[in-house]
Amino acid sequence: MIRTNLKLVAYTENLFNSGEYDIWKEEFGPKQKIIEQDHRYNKIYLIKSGIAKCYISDENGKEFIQEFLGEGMEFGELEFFNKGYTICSVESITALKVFVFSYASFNQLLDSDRQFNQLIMKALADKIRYKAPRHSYQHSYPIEDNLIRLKELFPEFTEIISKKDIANYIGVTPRSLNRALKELKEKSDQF
Amino acid sequence: MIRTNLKLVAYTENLFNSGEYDIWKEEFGPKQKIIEQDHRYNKIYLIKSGIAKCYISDENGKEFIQEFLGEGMEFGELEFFNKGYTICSVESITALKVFVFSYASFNQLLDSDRQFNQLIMKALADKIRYKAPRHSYQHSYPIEDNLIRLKELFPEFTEIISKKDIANYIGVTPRSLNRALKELKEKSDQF
DNA sequence: CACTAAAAAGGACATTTGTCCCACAAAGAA
DNA sequence: TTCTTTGTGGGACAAATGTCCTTTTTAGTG
Repeated sequence: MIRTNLKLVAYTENLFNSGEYDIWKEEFGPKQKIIEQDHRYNKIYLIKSGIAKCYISDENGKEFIQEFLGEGMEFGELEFFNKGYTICSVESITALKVFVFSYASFNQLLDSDRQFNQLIMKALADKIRYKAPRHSYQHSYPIEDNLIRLKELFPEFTEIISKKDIANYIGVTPRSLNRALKELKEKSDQF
Repeated sequence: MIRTNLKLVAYTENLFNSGEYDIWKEEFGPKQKIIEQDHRYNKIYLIKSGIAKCYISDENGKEFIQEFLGEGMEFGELEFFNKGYTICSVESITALKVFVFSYASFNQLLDSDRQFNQLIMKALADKIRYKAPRHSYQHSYPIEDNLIRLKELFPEFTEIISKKDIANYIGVTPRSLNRALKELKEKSDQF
């Protein structure tokens, strides 16, 4: 549920420490909007510690959470490749420490550091691999099954992430989420 | 709805014609399964002409279509990057002509041909960018709105793709799709 | 042509989920 | 403390979608 990429963050740490590249650190408090949908930026972020949410919001203000981003997850990189506007907003949930690459340094690294290039390529592929079955499952099964699945994957999710965010992640209303949670509880209380 | 990548197919055509790489052509009839979920392969496909569907099926036989693949779309590449099993099956809809890369040649190209590397990177990023808003929209809006949207994007979709596939793409049952189509028709007949 | 199989359309009913409320508790601000 | 505000929980009903089944249409085959 909260995605991570430990290899990438370790590698970035080394790049940063080498001092050879235009990479720096930034920090954010909780609930700060870091990038906003439909805008242009010229830097790429990589989470060093903390949790953020990446979401799309529509005209009616509905939010749909794409991913919860943990250590080692990058954002802003898609816009680098496509030279377009952001499709998601990213907002910190907890306090956040990030590495930031300028477009120039990111490009330079992709060109000259084959290992970095491979890590980024794999990170992109992972994002695709992860999204596919998740959306498929969410469409095909009732909310309850999705919750059971979440709980197995990430038992403490209710403590860290708000109900509203969980609902937006699963793609249902908070009301429906509540109903499903109650059902689950009643079922487990029988034993 | 049917995704394409004309630059990539043109570039691959050139690579193939150069004869310097381990790239060859294959052909398939309609409705042939080309790769199967949860298997390993050691080649990467790129569509030269025709249309295929990429879908996930679950234990209960439900299919969820991820993408309709047209000219220039590749598949089998995610497994190359992650060294894992396929998460989707791919099946031709029309007759299909494809280029096939051996893993060795694909790897060699990524390493030595910066332009190829960039094209693949961009193709991965495009897949992510495309998926995100689509699933978001499908979750947030009723079937009818989704159909209107599809029709604007791709007016002739009902002629090429079967109702069942369209339903599996939107993530609903054929029955619900029919209902929505009928509603739409009645509404447009009023004018 | 007649026959079969597959795709499409839709009726009737059950279930799930959403909408619109209101109530209550927890956290922060005055 | 008291007063907001925000998150949470849930009742009652409406709407959307699924399930199961039957009928019709279409496409293909001997």
